[in-house]
Amino acid sequence: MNSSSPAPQRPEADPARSALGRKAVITRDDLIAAALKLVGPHRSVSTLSLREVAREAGIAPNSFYRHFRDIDELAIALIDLAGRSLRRIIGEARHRATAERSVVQTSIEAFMEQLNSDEKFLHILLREGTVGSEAFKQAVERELQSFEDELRQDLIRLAELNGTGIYRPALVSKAITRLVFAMAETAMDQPPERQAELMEQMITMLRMIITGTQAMSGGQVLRD
Amino acid sequence: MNSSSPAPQRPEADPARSALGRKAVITRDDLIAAALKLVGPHRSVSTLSLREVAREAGIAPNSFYRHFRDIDELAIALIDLAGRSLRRIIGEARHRATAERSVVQTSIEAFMEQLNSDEKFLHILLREGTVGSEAFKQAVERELQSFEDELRQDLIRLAELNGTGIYRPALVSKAITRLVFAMAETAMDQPPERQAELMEQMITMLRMIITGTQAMSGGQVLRD
DNA sequence: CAGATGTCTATACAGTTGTATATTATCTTC
DNA sequence: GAAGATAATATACAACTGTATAGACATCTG
Repeated sequence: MNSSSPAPQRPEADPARSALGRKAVITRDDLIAAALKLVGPHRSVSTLSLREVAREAGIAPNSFYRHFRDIDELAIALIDLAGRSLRRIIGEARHRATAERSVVQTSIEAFMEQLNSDEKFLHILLREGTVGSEAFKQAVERELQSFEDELRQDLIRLAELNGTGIYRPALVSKAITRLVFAMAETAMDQPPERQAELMEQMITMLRMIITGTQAMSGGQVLRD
Repeated sequence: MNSSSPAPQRPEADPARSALGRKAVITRDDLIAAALKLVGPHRSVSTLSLREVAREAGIAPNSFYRHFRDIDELAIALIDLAGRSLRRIIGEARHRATAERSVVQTSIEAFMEQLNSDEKFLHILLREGTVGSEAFKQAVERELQSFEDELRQDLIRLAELNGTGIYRPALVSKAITRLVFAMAETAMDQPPERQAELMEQMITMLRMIITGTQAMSGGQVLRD
């Protein structure tokens, strides 16, 4: 539910607690880090086993339960973390936008950069949307919605600024978001030159959508 | 490699063989059918276990090896089957297109119909693209490419027929295909009324793309 | 210094998995 | 019908999984 909030659900995991008993030698975040080390281009979060994560973190399997109810709870924490990190990265890229290099352009560049980054946040979001429990998919869907919201606001702002019309901006941002994620999905396992080609294709696709929505707007900014 | 060809890779699985020995009481297709029964909205092919499929088919675990080298070989056969079936369905829908109901429209209708069908072919294709081995992803990618090819030919044909321009039809068909698959992915677990809404959104998105490519074409049919 | 409290580990168990080996059953051909 | 080939089975094993239980250790409160 509110697992995207950084507030700890389990009171004993609160670092500000330190009321009684032994100090935790390992933290929730250590387990998340261990899980992050295990996921990769060929390993999805949903296939992680509790014992495996515990092994990577260097603790006994049962110690895992001190920090998470089960492996799914860790997985959702991972997805939320990935979403937050990625949104921060894109948000920073957005601010670097200029007249020559549009918001869409800089965002996509930042997005594709993450594909080859050591951080595996993007991989996580791209993978776990399709597979795994309902909770996983909802967690990923939440993140996608956030991306869409932020993009929609930008699109409206830009349309008003430049005097271009826009038709159903919510749909435009949804189409762009889904398309970018879908393309990134096929790009993530490709060699760099193929990735560059896919990125060029992607930008042209987005130009088609933008051109389309402007043509359909009749010059007006039509909020949904 | 060529597992999409219906020719049996294992000579002893050839039904035209019948040279010697005991007749097979179970066939390759029976195992595929058993696997199909197990996959569903919440179960992906990549998580099927050999024993599970054997249990469903009513045979001993080891008998599985008579028909497939391992579970991955079955999975790829499943993906190929799903792709072929789906392309056949869409192909039939294409032929039902009229002046009022365009190729795109009828294809999408057929596509969404499959979402709620008992056949799980679409589910398979939607899921296995992201997760699983490299071979899985390539198998799904092959199917997507086929969809794109067929759509591209249609788009060019229609553009010439209607005298509308089209810009980079290969990209248009790619964008449409990926977008439709991505939207279907989020639609597949939704209630019918939400699905109808998503379908309406999808059609508008595609109209934007089409409008965009026509506006960018300068009235010409620009093959890639 | 107790004693309480919370963290971690060790051991164990039942379930699952893939697969190696050996055996049985049934079919075809001579 | 006998011989041979092949499909299917039964049994077994090691590896792995999640988790229950109990005890060891460290830290804080009184």
